[in-house]
Amino acid sequence: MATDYKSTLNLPQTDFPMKADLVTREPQMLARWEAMKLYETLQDARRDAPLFVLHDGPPYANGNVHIGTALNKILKDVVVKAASMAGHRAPYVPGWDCHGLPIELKVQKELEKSREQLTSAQMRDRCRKYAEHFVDLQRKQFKRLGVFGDWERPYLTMSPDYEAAIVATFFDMWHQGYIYRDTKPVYWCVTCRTALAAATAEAEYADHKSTSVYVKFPVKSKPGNFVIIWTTTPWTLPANLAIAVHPEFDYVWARVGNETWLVAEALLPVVAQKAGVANYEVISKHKGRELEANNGNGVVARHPFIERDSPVVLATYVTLDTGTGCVHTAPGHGLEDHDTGRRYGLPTLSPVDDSGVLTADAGIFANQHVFKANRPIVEHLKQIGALVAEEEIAHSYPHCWRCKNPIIFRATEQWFINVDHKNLRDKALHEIEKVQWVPAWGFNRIQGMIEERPDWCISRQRDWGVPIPVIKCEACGFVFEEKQYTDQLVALVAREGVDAWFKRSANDLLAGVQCPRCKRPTEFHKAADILDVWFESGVSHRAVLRLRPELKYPADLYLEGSDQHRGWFQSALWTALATEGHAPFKAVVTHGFLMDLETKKKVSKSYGKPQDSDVYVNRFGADVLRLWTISEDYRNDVPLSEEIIERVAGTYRKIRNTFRFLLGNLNDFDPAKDAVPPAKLEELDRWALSRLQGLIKTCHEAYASYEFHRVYHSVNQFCTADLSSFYLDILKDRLYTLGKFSHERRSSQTVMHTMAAALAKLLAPAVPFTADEVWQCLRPGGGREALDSVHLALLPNHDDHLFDGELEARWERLQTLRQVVAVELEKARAKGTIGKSLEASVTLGGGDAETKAMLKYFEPQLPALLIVSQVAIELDRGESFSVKVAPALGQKCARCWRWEPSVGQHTGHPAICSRCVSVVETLEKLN
RNA sequence: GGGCGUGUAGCUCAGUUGGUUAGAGCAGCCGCUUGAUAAGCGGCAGGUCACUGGUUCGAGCCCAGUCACGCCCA
Repeated sequence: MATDYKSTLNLPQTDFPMKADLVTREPQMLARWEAMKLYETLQDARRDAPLFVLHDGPPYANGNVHIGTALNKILKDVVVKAASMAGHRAPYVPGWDCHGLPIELKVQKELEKSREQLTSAQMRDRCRKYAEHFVDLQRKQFKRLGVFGDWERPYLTMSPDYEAAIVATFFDMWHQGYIYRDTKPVYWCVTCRTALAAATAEAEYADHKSTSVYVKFPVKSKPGNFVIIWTTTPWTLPANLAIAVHPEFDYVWARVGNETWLVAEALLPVVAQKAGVANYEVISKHKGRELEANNGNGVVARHPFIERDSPVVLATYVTLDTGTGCVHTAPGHGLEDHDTGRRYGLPTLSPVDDSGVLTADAGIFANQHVFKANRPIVEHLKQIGALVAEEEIAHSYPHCWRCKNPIIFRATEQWFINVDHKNLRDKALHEIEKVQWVPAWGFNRIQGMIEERPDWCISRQRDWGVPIPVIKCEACGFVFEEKQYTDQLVALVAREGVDAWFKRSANDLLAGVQCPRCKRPTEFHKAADILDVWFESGVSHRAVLRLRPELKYPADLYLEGSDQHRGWFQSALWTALATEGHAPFKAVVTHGFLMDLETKKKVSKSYGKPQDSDVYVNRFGADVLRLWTISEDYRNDVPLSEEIIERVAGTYRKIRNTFRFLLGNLNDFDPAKDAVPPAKLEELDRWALSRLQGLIKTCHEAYASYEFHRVYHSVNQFCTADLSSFYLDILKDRLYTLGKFSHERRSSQTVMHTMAAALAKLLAPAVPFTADEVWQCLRPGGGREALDSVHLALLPNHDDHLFDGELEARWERLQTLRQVVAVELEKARAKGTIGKSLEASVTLGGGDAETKAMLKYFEPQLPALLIVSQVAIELDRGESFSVKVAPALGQKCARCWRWEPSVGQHTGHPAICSRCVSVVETLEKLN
């Protein structure tokens, strides 16, 4: 029995496992939360608390949850959980974007395989099924990430109430005059036969080889004079209606052989070289503005192969980078060209049909496909002697984001939102000043975009979406715009969804209505286009914030990737400004994009890095993935690599072990009965408590300012530097070897208990599974702490009374001393004088007055604080501080492992020190 | 090509209004421990602060340019 002193120690003991095994344990926690209806319970518990609404931007209901989407969702969840724990009622209604081309194309492909022929209503039905499938799949994956929300009642852009809100918003803006129909060049994919939104990610730029040509346009009634233009799209030449020059640039008439050419002075040598002309002579020089056709002496050219004038016009977008300084202008095939054409009253000629075939207006090139027409056109130019030069150039050219084919500009009838109507743009610019942008440069970014953006093209020529709900009378052309009709349509959509629009005839849609103008029983006609899906998601402020009683308008926060400055933030802003008069968000937080650390490029399939969130969840667990998310400063791009996540997993283990140690040593501690009041705490414990206040403060600020990486780093720092290597290391001796009920031990346990509870709460928004697992083991006793989940708790508050700067400063000096001593101990270890530090006796001497005072102050505690067996202090050793390390005196106590002269002096317990003897004797008396 | 950003040790982050030898944790290397043990402790070694040039007595911080990367647009 004399040797079994180990059983007399208070060693840590806990059911909290060291190995997290998150992949199997997290689903169990999810089941527990589900069973206790945690989200609902939390909402109910905060029902009278101030409301905080983060409004979810809907991900697209297609495919698995991408790791980038997981990043976004986790950030949102951290915000929501932190808000809730800061005392808010923070409901989270997740949503999905369900309509749109990607789903329609996927379904179409499936149909092609099975060779099915479906009506558009049947087609829409398939699309709906498809979207529903992925909503279910993604919902599971999002829940698995530990994201709290109203998952059973998410918002879907394809649900009738949402669709009704879309239609209602359209009508609202239509009535106010924001919406117009016009012929305008838009990006057009000839393969998908649809317009693409320029303001969204529907056009991708990629390198493309084009035939560029220099073409002579004869000057009207001046034989031998030519204006030289340059273009990379010869197929648009049939649509040429003008030639643009810059008003401020210098242009010259140059004699080339027996001809006279007009080009920009700066580009003449280049043009001559391309044309293979060695000799030329400048005849006269003019400012661009002097050449303008409607100016008395202006220049009017003739189209080289169509009987038509091509006047010289002015435009400031003309550059001298390439070409001739004389820009081929086809208002039907370019946005800038269209603007110019409009200024000069030119028509919008666009002789190209839906599938990219040139029409009769293209003259002899009719019936040719645009991408195949280049060659014949160039050949024709050559034949008629209009071709100056030809060359292949590689340049960046827009491609369809979906089918990857090159796209064209084509003028079509489209619906637009006039962003300048009723000073909407100015209002937008004013409104964004009132919004809090995080990071702050988000303001500059969106401001620039709002200033520059053209009118918003909101129509698409597709099936899977919400129709542009406009009906007119076939007979007399009357358009049913009045509120009585549109209200009827909105009510219908609210009842049946927009499927009604596709399934019913126009007359049926306006059941019981007669054309008020012609008053004849006649056929009505419904518009064929559908709305841009950005319009749909944009109006979520109306469909969700306004419709859901638990939410509010405007939202406190929108949080998305920085691409949404042009996407959702704007589509929400424009529609909200037009219908509500102000922005739908008070603050906007943006995050960067995932980057592949190895390649320094964005994460993409081609580099073989896994894309699916589930891959990471099933390998590391959601909490590690979440911890990684908050470890990064997401305001910049976020690097992703094996190493990075492994590092974070290491931090996770450190934090977890810290919890395990705390819990293990709290095994016999009941805070209700055993807690030591603050005033009676040991100084070391007061220090730890004071440090905790600093951590609490930092975390509060970090959560409030959305700087989650500061939570990660400060908690990590605290666990490693303050706790693990200092506080807890020193504590081991007193926790293990002193009497169970000793004041010192209870004092430390009191602080450790506070510490564990505080850390669990501080970390709950970040690692919800682990924090709650700790919470269950901690069983914080009594009162409001007796909550079933840490997520029902509030964040700990920084307590000024527990913070003691003076004390911290004093202990910082001690820590410096500790480092100096550690270096000397290491030297002794290297020499073989000692092994562990308890085998050492340390002599400290000399130093400045401050050091001496510090030594004197800490003297009685120094062996414990330095974790050595003896410390001798020799203050009279002069100004220079010295540390000497020698083998400890006495013998090693078999129980507490300190070296003590008292070991061997007690007859009953010859193997242990006097301090341990008294503890053991007390135990013996109890037994 | 344009707009908005980013670039500090192998990794993630700190670096106060420009002011001494640029900090931390992790990883690395070398030890100790075996009573937090697929743990714990200590020590050591890592940086031309992307590059170039300015302003200044002094620049990681200010200015200009270059390069790389990202988002958005052409």
